[in-house]
Amino acid sequence: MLGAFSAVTPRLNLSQISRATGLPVATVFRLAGELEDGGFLQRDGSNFYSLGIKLWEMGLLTPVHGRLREIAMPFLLNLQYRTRETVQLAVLDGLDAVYVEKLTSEVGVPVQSRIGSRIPLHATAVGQVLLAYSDSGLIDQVVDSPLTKYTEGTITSKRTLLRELSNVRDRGYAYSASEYLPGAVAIAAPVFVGGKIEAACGVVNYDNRADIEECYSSLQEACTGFAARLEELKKSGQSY
Amino acid sequence: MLGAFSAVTPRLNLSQISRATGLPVATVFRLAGELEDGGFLQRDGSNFYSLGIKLWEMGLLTPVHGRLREIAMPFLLNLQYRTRETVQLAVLDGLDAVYVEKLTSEVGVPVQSRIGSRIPLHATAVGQVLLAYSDSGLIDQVVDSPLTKYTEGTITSKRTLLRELSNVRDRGYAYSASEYLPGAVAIAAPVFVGGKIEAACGVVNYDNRADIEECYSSLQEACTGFAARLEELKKSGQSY
DNA sequence: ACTAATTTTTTCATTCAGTGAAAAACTATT
DNA sequence: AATAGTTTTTCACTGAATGAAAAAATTAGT
Repeated sequence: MLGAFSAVTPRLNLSQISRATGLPVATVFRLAGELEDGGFLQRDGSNFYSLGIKLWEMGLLTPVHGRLREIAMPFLLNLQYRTRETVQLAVLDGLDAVYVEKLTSEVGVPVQSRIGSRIPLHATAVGQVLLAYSDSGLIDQVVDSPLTKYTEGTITSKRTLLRELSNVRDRGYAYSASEYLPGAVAIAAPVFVGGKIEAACGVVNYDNRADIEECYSSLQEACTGFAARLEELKKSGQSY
Repeated sequence: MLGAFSAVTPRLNLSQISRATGLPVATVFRLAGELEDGGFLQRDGSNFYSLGIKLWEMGLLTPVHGRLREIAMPFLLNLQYRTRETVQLAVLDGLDAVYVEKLTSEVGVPVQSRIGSRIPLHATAVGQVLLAYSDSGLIDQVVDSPLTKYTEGTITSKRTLLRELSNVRDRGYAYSASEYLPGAVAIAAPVFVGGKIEAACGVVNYDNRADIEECYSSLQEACTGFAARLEELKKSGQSY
């Protein structure tokens, strides 16, 4: 039932939930009441339900938030401060990259990709970084899967992608221009903990600012700072 | 079972969950498996469970995130950029203020209060703002409840608190010095939507920087900008 | 103002899905 | 090698969840 709620349908009434889930209204009614009592759903003035504050609170206890985003935040903030570009943090989950945090100081730019969205590994700077330093098993799986073409610049051939991943490893960072969104130019670098890649950090500009690579030193600094902090907390057992 | 996880115990194994909940291990085992399949729990290498990524994703669909924090973010970021102090966003929930967002650029300062924490209405700048502009019913309820004394500066008398709330309304913002945490000096201002207070925005310094009030114009700007954006989205029906 | 359509709420007999005791299979620890 | 603390598997039993049906309330249409 909670699964009926999504980014496009964040508010639903009983019959909508019933239709979405296929459950009889009577059942939905009873369950919705129970979930509301538990704080998993909340009902506004006009009999519409949204996901409740309890879910938000639980989400904050998740490793992806408590262990990553929370620790990363000061570094991301300083990176944003220095570059004034959009800054992003992503992790690998399954065969996708997932945005854990995204900081933009521009108001109301049509949100291309919000926190929690899943983005392809082959067509974004953060994705390529995450992939480049992953197990060869995963790399094989991705390069052999159909590589969706999002723009003219998207890499869709296995050979080219493998070469690009190798470039990334040589350079130490990924550079991507309009491979996913036209006009989006980005660089991204890896965050290593215990020799394994844990996350990727990126800087994006949406106005074809080709000199985005000038942000590299700041990005680099953010990544190593963040990685060092993670190592530190890992050793001290503070972090989980 | 999900309730067994908390900020202090974000990782638990089967028997710990069993002990925490009082459920027999066999039951916990089965349920944990189901929850893991649904993405509500995740198991790391050594049979420890944490809350799963699905909960995080659902938390992001919650109004407190999607409707407030997401829209507020650029304004908070600019405020942080200008002041370089800790910036915070809080809402009223029940008889507490809850931090929805908190931005610090300092690395590793012992986290006094993280996102999601509940803080008293009478002893913090954001709390006082939220309270000052609430229904008189709520104000009565709070001023008549026992006012916990956190520091030497905490307001604990009904009379003083009512006077302070009136000051807040006159000034248009709250000023609080070491009322909750010694050394923490803060100002906070309201965010109004449709004439009703929706959130409070604050700037805090933890080193007794008495001139925090100089941040007021920036804070004011952030609040009105945020409020205007909320109104705008409300009218266009974009926001929920 | 009246009717129709939709949605919310209550009730309750039925049934089947979840429960947890018990025992087995692991995994450390000394 | 013995012990204590875990994680799994199995299964007979039962009570708690289910959803059809009907009533009440709300909304929409003419």
